Amino acid sequence: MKKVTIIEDEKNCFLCQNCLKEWIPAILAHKKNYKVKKGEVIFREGDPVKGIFFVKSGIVKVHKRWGADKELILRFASEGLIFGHRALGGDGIYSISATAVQAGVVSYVDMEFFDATLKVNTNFTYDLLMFMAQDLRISERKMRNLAHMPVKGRVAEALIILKDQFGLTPEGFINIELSRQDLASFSGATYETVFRVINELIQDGLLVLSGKSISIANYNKLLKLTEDIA
Amino acid sequence: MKKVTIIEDEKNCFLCQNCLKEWIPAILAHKKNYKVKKGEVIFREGDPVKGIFFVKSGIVKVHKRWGADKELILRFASEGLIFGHRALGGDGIYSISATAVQAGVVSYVDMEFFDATLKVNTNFTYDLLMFMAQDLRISERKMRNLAHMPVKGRVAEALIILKDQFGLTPEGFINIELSRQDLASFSGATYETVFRVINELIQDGLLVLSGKSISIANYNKLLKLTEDIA
DNA sequence: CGTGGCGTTGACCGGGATCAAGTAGAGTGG
DNA sequence: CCACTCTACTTGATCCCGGTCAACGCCACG
Repeated sequence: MKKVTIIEDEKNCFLCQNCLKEWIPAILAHKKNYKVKKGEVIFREGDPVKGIFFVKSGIVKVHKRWGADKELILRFASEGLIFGHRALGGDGIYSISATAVQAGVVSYVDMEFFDATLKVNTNFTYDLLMFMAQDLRISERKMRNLAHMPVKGRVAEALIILKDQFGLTPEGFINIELSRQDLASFSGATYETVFRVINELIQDGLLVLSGKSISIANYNKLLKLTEDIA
Repeated sequence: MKKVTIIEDEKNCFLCQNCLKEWIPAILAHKKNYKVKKGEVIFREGDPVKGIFFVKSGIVKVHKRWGADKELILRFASEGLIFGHRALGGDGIYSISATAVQAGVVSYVDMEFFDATLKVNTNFTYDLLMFMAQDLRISERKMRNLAHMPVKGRVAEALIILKDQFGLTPEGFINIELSRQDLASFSGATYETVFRVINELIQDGLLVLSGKSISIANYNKLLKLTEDIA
């Protein structure tokens, strides 16, 4: 587990970034870093809540299961982002799971300390509130999409979200390695359907593939698929 | 517009309830009350954000449109609850609509004042944070349901939520008057489908109707429909 | 060389949306 | 008091999107 400097943390971590300068040393003293392997489960739905996490590096998917073999990916937490914060004020049980989709390091502070921080450090609480309001808007949009938007639009929107969050490689591909299964779970559809839809999008010239990597060839047309012009 | 006493507000209003005693007079001085008629639109998706609302009496639905004639009801705000708070830290445009489904009175504070309150009154900010974490958990459960749960389960869950939120009349019926259309939008399904599903549930002895009023005859079986036992 | 995971594709089918039409009340005007 | 309209409820017929199942190819890895 590599040692990190305060400066590095300030840059990367949602907690430090939004926190008063004077508090950062105290937080760093409490934060623990864990290395996570690709596919490693960080916590699971139903587990007792221990604390709050931040992504230092790598990518973490936040997901919710249905039955034995179905899941919905709610969001991806990338560098600097908080996750596990939905546990705040809950019943002490995680309502979602978190799994690394790309190896990295996650930071962790125990719930007690985090809660104390919230109560004292009002700046941070305020910023977290804004962040969660944003989360809520995204969730609600996604809810509506799941209820009314056809799969093609949902896949299009998923790709746009991924592009916005992870950016592009120098070659113009969406800068995340994601299994088709995960893309399907993120779109709220099945593996096979997403596969077919992606093929359609390629036929229509909106996407280009290179191996597993996806490139958006026609952003505007893709965006149009996510609209509700009836 | 009837005059309200401080005491009444303290009891009913999310803002006052979670606020420091010393702040309540200042808040009351800023709060405006509006009478709303059944079906009256309080604000609409796309409108510029003016402020934050609280339900003093009546019931307000928070909903999101799709195309010309489809919507998804995200939640109902009943007495004491806040709504419009998703606008916090956003782009200044409401991402959802709010409409009264039962006549009543809503309180309103302008965004500037509300924001100032948040920054100063840390207790309230903390409580609101907890409230929004709860909102988020509910949203995410609903997202998963829309993605994976069949309509029958969604209707069952919708009815359970309504029962929990609004309670029962002395006769044992869910204490809210809701059009089938609204129930459908809340379940994320069409009018006709919800109608058929309710009939099935009556056939199976899980529900009893009396006019438009719905009574849950077998709570445990209804609850079982919302589970994911594969 | 088998074996297991993932990608790929076709065939099938069923839940639920859509369309269409009929009924029942609740107001409204003559 | 009756006809008329309008909206909400009710129900059947049809259709199609997308989920399910099954099979095969491919490649990595033990």
